Amino acid sequence: MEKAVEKKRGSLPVYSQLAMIIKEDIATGRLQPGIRIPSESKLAKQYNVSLMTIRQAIGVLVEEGLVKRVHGSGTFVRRIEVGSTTFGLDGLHNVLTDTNGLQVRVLQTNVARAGGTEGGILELEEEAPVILVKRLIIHNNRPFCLQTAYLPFDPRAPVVESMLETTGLSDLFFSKKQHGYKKGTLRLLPAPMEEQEAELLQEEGDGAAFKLEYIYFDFKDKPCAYGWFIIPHEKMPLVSMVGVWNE
Amino acid sequence: MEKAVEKKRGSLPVYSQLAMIIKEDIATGRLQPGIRIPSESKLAKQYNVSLMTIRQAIGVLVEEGLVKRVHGSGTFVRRIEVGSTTFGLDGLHNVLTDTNGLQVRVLQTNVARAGGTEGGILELEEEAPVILVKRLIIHNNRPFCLQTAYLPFDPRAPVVESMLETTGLSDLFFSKKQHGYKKGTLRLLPAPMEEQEAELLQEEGDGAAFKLEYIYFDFKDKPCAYGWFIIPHEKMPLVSMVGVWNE
DNA sequence: TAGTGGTCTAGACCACGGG
DNA sequence: CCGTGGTCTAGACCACTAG
Repeated sequence: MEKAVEKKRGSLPVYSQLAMIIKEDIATGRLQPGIRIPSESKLAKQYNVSLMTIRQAIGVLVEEGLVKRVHGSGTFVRRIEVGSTTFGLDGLHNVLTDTNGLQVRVLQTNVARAGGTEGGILELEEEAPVILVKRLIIHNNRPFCLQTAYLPFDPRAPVVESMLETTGLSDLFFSKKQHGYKKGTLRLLPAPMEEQEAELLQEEGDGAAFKLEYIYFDFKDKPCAYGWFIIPHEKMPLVSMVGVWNE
Repeated sequence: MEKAVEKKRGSLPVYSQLAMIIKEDIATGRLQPGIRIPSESKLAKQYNVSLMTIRQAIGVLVEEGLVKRVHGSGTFVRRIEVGSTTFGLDGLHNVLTDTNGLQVRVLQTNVARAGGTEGGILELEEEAPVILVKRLIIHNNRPFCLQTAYLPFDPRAPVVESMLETTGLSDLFFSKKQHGYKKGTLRLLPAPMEEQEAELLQEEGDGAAFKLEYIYFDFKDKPCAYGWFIIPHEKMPLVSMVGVWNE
């Protein structure tokens, strides 16, 4: 064996080729889960490349979850396990950033007195005014998801109108003028859809949906946006592929 | 400003310090979302470090989702968006690898004729025999989740018994002797708990749960494990923090 | 064409793990 | 102690983007 790497211009980067070679060794079982792969210095000599290059190659495999580096001990082929998986919200991201196919219909908007839940999260005093907005997000002329949003009401900054009027926007929390947020927390929950919600979303499925809850903070660490999305799961498949695919 | 980095032994790595410095600039708004941060070569000169070191520092920020590199153009501070988030199954992983607190109670096991669903997924012929196992996974003496598993039945390899007897195991699909899998797909779904399930799990909540469906493939790309976990969402909080936390 | 990030080298020393 | 991965340097050239 001992395949060689090409260093021609136009070919894939060397580190990338090396990553594929090692990946192939894992896929075929030449390198089995749990065992230690050759050390970086050995691999560097073997393939006649620099150490940094081999490190970068192995870095690719680490990111893909195929191997695990252990300082002072070695690099090991990982066993595939259920728990070591991540799910990304790519589907949601694609929809929310697709300015062409996106429409927003405001279902409800008003200034209310903060209840216990939203008041607590937004760190408001009791009975403080909050803006409540409910919107239906439509993608390619089909209902996609529902949003409920709470914002502290600041009479000096009437963001209400821009919220109301927007029918297509890149950021679904505030208006486009906002700088953004410093940080936030997101929570994913299973949530049975209520009748009214299912109707709005024109859902006929099993009524199971995801609830994506968010709290966002401004640059002064003040919570300034709280709310959630209700998304039928068919609209946002959460799939993750692990191990070696299409070597 | 222009903080200096320490290169003493025992202090944090330089790249790590640099990452924190830049992160701080983002947190305070000195570097605002959307704008370009100074080029790598400029930063290298500014902080009197090597280019590779600055690259590593920025690499940290890229992994954390704070900045985005654009080849030939620059590195930009990212705006926080709902869609660009990932959720990890750390909670589940911790439980399933906690050999001390883990118990498994087999609820049902038998060899059956493959139905349409599992037969199709496992690529079996009609009416081919499959092993069906239902188990209750218990953690720290409390019911944690339910597993349903389908395996192709191979009379030459009687894995049934090892499956049956295991009361604590690192890999919840097969016995410990197995090498592992080459690849797999996982799907996360919202699923209302059925009455019987809620009872087994001693759940009194809203009855909303996650369903984690898996299909695993051996090194010959044959599907060899299909099944799912039913996990009450309180047992597996899916939370993600984005942006700059605890600078 | 100038400036950016992307790849790569051939060294060096440090920090950790296990025998 | 030795071998491992982790950090770091001071260069080099390539590939891409934008003015």
